[in-house]
Amino acid sequence: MKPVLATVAALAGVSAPTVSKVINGRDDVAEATRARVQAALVELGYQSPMQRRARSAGPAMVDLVIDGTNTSYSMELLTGILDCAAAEDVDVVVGNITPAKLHRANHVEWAQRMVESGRNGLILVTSELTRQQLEAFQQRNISVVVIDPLNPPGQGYVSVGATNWAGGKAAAEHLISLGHRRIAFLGGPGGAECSVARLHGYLAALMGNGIPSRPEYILSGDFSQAFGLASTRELLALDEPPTAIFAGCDATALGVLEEARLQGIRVPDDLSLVGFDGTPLTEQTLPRLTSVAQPLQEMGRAALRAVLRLANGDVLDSPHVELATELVIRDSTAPPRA
Amino acid sequence: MKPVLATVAALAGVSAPTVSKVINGRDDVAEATRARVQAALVELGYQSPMQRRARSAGPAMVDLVIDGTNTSYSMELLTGILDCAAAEDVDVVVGNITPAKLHRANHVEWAQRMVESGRNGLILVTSELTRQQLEAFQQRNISVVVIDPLNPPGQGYVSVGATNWAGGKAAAEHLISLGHRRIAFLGGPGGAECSVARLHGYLAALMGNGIPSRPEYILSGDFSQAFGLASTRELLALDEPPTAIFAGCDATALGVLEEARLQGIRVPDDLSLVGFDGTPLTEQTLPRLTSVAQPLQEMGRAALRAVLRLANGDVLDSPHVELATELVIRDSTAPPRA
DNA sequence: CTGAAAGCGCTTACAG
DNA sequence: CTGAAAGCGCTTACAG
Repeated sequence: MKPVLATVAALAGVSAPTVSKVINGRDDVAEATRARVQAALVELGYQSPMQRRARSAGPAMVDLVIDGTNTSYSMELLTGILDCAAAEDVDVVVGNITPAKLHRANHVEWAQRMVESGRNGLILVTSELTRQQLEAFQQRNISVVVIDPLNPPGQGYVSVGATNWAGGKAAAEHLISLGHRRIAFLGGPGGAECSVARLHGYLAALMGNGIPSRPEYILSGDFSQAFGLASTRELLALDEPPTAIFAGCDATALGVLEEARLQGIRVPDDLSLVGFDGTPLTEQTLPRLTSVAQPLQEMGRAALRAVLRLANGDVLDSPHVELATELVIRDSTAPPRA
Repeated sequence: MKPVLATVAALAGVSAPTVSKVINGRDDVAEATRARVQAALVELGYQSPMQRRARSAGPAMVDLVIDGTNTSYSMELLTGILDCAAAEDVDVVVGNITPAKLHRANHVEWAQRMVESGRNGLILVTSELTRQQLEAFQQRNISVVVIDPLNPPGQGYVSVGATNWAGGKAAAEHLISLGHRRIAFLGGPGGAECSVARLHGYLAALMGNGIPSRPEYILSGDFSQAFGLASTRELLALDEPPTAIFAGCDATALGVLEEARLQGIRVPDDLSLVGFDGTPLTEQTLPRLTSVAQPLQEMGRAALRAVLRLANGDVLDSPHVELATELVIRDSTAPPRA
């Protein structure tokens, strides 16, 4: 029934020791033979005793690569993932590989180690993988799901995100409907797909309402509070400062709030502000922050469920899922002063 | 060199199959024999192939049981633990077992599963273990460290905490030195050792300054924001309301702040407030919150390091470590109104 | 309850 | 480069 070394050897037309060598990455195997054995391993779904044990004797294990220091955003995702993990009896493994290590890592070795440790899948948060790196995991039957991928989806991997474009559009339309025409956007890094989508949602709202966009109102940063602070100073020094700011994330919005307070500018009376993420932060600021909420916990749950389904050999409905964002209006937005 | 089944069998004076049965928890072994084998297993530090593999082929694996929804407190601990994990190349496993499941779990089975999955240690956050439960882990060479244990330390397990008594004393002394005499304390559950220590630090400060403690000023809750809100309403309705409140944690302090705002009571002008934990929250409230900071990240790091040292067979300097708390004075405390 | 014997699955050492 | 043979460590089935 279950494939063992001998089964694979028979299918590949070699001896058991040869299969053993391939599995253990020895180099005294001819390339052609190695390829044949690899194919047989994948076809039969061979698992080492370690993996078999891990799958039968214990819960599934999924590795998670997340930047723990990233405040509320990470925390909310993590809460959703752990919530789902507890319900599904799955072990989530963190630590060891950080996003910073990710780029330095040799993905083939890493994937190999995951197999040896009996891991079933991998969840990456805001990371990018090359096609080669992805293949290192796929060839070893390790399913990969990316949350908020930095590069566009559809590169052959499964990803979970939010409707960033729609969220950006909703934020800008809310401000426009209040009467604002001079609206700034504080985005994330230019390479971050989620931030680009928010920017284009914002641009779409402007365009749809016949408002020309101004380059000096569109700034790119790093999703930090410091960026919100610095860019607000910059924006308020313009000859025609904006009457509203749409911050690409709540942390940046916090920086805007701080700089406004320093300059004695009242929010929302003198300046309207919309954040993005909808983290618990939004309820604790004064004024409470109007923000486009991402269903972060749901995204975490969805990612874990997707990984488990992939690991189970199921076919997903779609390789990329976007969960709905929702504009939550609180106290930081008002009509512009006449 | 390394102990295998046969080594253990020889030491225990039995055959290899018998040792195998003991390891696998079969019940067709005489109690006396089982005990002899167990002793030999522990003495030789026997590890299953799974464990040997996990230790040699990959990073150490440590299970972490933490309540992920517990906001900033958990997040800070987690950050410290993951930080240390990345540096030490350790895998931290979360999910699966939640604090709620912990009490329902059969510890012998759980410990067994940990051994089979090659886990080296276990970190528990604010949990309690009975001696029997602890033994289930120790007998299987799984090291256990508890952060902020609910029951008093010294029960044979290793724990990491903060100087809660000193922190409670410092908070109350700060308020007393500002001139306050009517100081309330909003504590955690009566069974929580850390909260009891804070209460007694507070009482020591009162006593040291010749201020009698009043039972109606001392309330017990659940470390929640809701508790801060409700008990502040209660305290302010007294004939002689307190002029200062020492909240047992920052979340509770947030509730105090909220209720004060609802009643139009200004902090710190009309009411002084000190929190406990020193989470990032304290910088985001208005006014910023004076709080006794716990070195939560350091505590997380210390716990992981202790687990690794135990797993490595090292002897610790002390079974319980308390890291220093520090009173951080911000804007929520002032002299009482004359 | 215990252990000699057989077996399982993988790996190693080495002859060709 | 490949595989027959021997070996390793653990487990199972069963006789006593």
